[in-house]
Amino acid sequence: MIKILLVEDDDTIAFGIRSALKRTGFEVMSCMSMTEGRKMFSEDISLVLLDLNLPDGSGYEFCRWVKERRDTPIIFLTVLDDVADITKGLDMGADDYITKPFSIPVLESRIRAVIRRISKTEEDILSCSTIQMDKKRIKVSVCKEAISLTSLEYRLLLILMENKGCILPRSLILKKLWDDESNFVNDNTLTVAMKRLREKLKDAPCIKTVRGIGYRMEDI
Amino acid sequence: MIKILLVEDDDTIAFGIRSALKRTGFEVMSCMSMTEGRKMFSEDISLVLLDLNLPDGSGYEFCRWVKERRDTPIIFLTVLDDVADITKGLDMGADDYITKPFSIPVLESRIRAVIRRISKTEEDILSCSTIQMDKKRIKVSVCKEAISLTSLEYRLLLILMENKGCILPRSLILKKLWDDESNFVNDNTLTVAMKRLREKLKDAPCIKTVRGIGYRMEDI
DNA sequence: TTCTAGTATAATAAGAATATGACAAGTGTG
DNA sequence: CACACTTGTCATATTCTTATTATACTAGAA
Repeated sequence: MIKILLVEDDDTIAFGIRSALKRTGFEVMSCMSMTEGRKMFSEDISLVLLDLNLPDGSGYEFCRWVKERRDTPIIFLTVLDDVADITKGLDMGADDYITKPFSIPVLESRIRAVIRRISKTEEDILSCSTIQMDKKRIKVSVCKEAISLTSLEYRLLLILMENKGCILPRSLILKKLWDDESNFVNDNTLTVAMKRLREKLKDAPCIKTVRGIGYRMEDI
Repeated sequence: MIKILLVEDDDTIAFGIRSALKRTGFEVMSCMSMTEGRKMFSEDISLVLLDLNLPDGSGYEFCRWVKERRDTPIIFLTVLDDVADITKGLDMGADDYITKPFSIPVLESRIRAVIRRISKTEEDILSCSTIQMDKKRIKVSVCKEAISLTSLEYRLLLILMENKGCILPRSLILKKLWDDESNFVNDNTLTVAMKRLREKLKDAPCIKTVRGIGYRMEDI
């Protein structure tokens, strides 16, 4: 099931999109402000439909916020046909935009196009030696035995597995996990989180420490 | 250099796009029909800009022809604002489309967005004889076998490989690696670091000592 | 050849980076 | 409220990089 997050403050438009997309078979979560959007955003959202004008800030802001965290595709919904605005949005990492008013078939077509682009590279089940991660179900198993991870542990593991083979600098992980524009956590917090994750993974030797840089996940 | 293939039969439009994109720094090959397009298409083309109405067939046909061969991204240029047409193009695998008339900044922005999407998966790899260095993953391999370097060793190798062929004076390397505006290290520290790096590179003879000056990295 | 500055090597030690264990604050649940 | 659970922080232990020291080697000049 493809989950779509709709951030749109116009109730009528939101309702129309929501019902049409649900009929087509998408799962739609919708909200009316950036603040709510931040709360509702999660890893299992496949795509964000984003209004440019939000009551509590510009859609650009939300776009940046999302792209700093994940590479979730974003389609802007905008009444502005302004060249500068469209350019800005796309350069910021948005994947597409649609000018209101638009027809539902066009919207759906665009959504499919964007989804297709990412689904080419994306895999729902990540694995690394004995560790398997089902992104859809948010489930992790070690040696085919399910283990239960906390939210933090899951997100940490996800970052590692999605970048299997790469060294992830501590600073990058810290940013991805804790940079809520306010929260500075102790540098050691990551170390502790990593220790806890490793424990739950039964100290499988996949997560290597790269002293002075960060961590790397690798097969065997 | 990013190569773009433009298939557009309207001379005026083609000229405008060509000159604008060239100014921006793209390499543009252009042609006016599908037949020519097929001849000019090759692997090193990063993106196709494709008019919907071609003298010898519909752009859709060319789109399908391309997608059957490679996954080169395609952006449609179209005067039609027709819902059905847009939908058809995107569902056929096109990556984006722009409705004429469009402004050059918008076009460039779209191009960049599409390019960015594919270049994400591309890697920048430095290599010198059997040594390969993946800057993105912070990974080094010798004879296709991964080796693990410490932070210092990695930075040292990076300096050498980024200046392959040049003699790097000891003083310069010292400065680059240790000049924290405070820290002066023993001159021999570099020598020792170099020895350890060479060891890990299995004493591949790429790093030459230039007595009295410094070191040079070179192929074979 | 001999001498010497420049470089290599080996071994050691200092200290930074990371791991660990324990505790506390916060949250949600019955 | 008691309880379980998550997560951040502190204090301490451990590990590993890397700077240094001491010594050996080497190329090139005299």
